[in-house]
Amino acid sequence: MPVTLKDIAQQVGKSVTTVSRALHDFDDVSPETKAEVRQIAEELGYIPNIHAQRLQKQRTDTIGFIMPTYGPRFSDPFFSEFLAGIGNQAANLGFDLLVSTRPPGTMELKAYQKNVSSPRVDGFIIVRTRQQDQRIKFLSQMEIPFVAFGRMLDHDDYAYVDEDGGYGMELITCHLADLGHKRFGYLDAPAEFMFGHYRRQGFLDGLKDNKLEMDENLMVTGDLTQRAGYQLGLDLLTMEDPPTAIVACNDLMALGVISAAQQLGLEVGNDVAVTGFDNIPLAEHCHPPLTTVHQPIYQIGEMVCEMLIKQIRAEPIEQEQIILQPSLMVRQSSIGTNNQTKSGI
Amino acid sequence: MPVTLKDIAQQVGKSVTTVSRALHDFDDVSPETKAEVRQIAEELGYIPNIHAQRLQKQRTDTIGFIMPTYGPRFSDPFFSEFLAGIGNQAANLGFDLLVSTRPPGTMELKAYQKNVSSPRVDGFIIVRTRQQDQRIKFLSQMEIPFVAFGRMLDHDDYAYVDEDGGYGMELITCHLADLGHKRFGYLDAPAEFMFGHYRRQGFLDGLKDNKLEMDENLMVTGDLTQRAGYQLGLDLLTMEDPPTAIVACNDLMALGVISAAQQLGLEVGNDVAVTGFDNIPLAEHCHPPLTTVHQPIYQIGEMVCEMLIKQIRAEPIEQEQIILQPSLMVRQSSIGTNNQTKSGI
DNA sequence: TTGAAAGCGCTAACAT
DNA sequence: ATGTTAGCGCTTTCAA
Repeated sequence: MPVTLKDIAQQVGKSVTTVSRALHDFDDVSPETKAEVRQIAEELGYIPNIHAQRLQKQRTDTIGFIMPTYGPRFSDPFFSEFLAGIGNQAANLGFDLLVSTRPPGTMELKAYQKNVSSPRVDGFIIVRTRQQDQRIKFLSQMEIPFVAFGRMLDHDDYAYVDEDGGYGMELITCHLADLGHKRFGYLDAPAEFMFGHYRRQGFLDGLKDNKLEMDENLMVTGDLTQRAGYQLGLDLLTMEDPPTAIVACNDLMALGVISAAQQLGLEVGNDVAVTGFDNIPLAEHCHPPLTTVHQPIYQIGEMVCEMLIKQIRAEPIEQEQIILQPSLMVRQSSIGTNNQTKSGI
Repeated sequence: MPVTLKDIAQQVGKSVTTVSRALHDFDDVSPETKAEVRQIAEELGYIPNIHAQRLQKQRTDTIGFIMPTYGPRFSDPFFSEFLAGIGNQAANLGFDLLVSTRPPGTMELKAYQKNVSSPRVDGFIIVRTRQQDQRIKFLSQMEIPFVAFGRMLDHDDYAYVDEDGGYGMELITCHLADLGHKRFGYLDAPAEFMFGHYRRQGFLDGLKDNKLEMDENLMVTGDLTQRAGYQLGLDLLTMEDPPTAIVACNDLMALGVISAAQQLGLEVGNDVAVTGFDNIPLAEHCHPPLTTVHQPIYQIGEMVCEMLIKQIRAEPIEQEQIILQPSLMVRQSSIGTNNQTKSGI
């Protein structure tokens, strides 16, 4: 049987009201009463009933995160790290985290609606913004608090954090151009993802900066998995006039390309350059280590969470829209080895 | 302003009670009333207040999942897939999923306590069982519903799903012994993890099956990351009498070992055999593809979630303790290539 | 400094 | 077939 305010009130010989105020440290309660109430509450192991509190306060102190999932084999290192970021920050700030999983579409939107109307959550964190993002349209229109990881093209009056993927990709492209590459392959993301759009644009801008042309046949699209990267890598590298550098819009696909190249007997970094984007932990310790752009996912999770909670609490926010400047991580997958390691141990 | 039963009652001209019963399809409400109530509820967009319901029903219809996280760079593919499994199943069965993140320890235990006392959740899903698992002790003792992914040695009267990691590792070891390997390296998990214990035991059993000895110097421990695998792989392979086969207790470390071997100019599969455990999606499309044991994480997530909800609902359960038989995935990292690919495209 | 009373929105026991 | 009443545990006026 859970301990209630009533139980404490009986023990102390005061009213429920007084006990409630004592526990909240109101200043119209005598110090003696406060001390006694606190002591008894402690002894009894009192924990407030959260539903009674929420029903009364009309607030949930909970944020919602609806993970867009596709098939069952859903293993994206992005999500665990991001989740750790928002989870830790939410705990710091005294919020709960309610997680749902839905494939993008109608049911997903319904989940947003239901979670806020019930009301299970006070606001949402959105990830992987999409073209014509229904989630953002809906939440904006209903004036429901939310913060997104990612921008949109046609809509800019909402809170977000994003990395400047265009700039990051420009860095990569210029890096490869500096190495003398002229013929590029590009592994694009499905068109719906905004991050793919910015990264692709940055890549094309990078080419333009260097007065290079893109062969449209070398621009291919994959579902962001290593499997897709592997397949597309094979496709590109077995063309009659293959690219000398392959730029993937994320690390997972880049790793697939590396496998494909090695499968074909090519030495990545020397025979063909491969680059990724995200700097997932795997990127550093694969072989060869992957040249990529760092994206601080954990920190972005923390930032987004904090911004959302401030928004919910109607606290002032320094900056509602944050674009992080990325940094390039140059590793052997683009610059190759100087053959020291090749020559032997 | 959210729509309440009262609003509907006013519109329909009936009492709140009747409306409630109509919406719950009780048979002591006239069909006409039901129809009218439903229609108005629909029009008004009525969604029940979850806190009022939960306060009244003394149930939360929510399950808790407290992710054990360590440092910030927490990127374990295990968690996103597992989360998708429990998330989807919970949604199917009408339950919410409350996620917290805590490093193992006292605060973690407090989180269990608080979440169930508030009461935010009806029960928990536990992952990565540990030696002397405080979580399991606590929940068992308090008779709080929970289901674990993983067994324990000293405690067996709780519900769990686990894969027979010992058997899986025996399969791997025998496979390698069949290939003629006699000198093995082993990358162990930190001692606290039960899964590491079973897998190590299976490995040693496998050696015994084949009348092989283990050189204790080749038994090393890592933190399950690719980085650790890389470092330990370098250590093992640069010994004066290095192992010819390296068995890692998880895929991530095995991938690190592969990188280390390649860094040293060795051809994995031919010069040295490397194996993993888990069959994460990466295992199939790395180079060379990784020999490993499949672990159906998504399905385990579903199973564990369903078992927990049955337990909460006090429904009969077919089997309270499930051990899955694993299957071996033989790939090139152990058997090598027939040099067709090496010879050219 | 404290308490009585009302109410958050819902369900359920008990009338009628 | 429907309504009245009470109560889940808490917070918050308003009085005393």
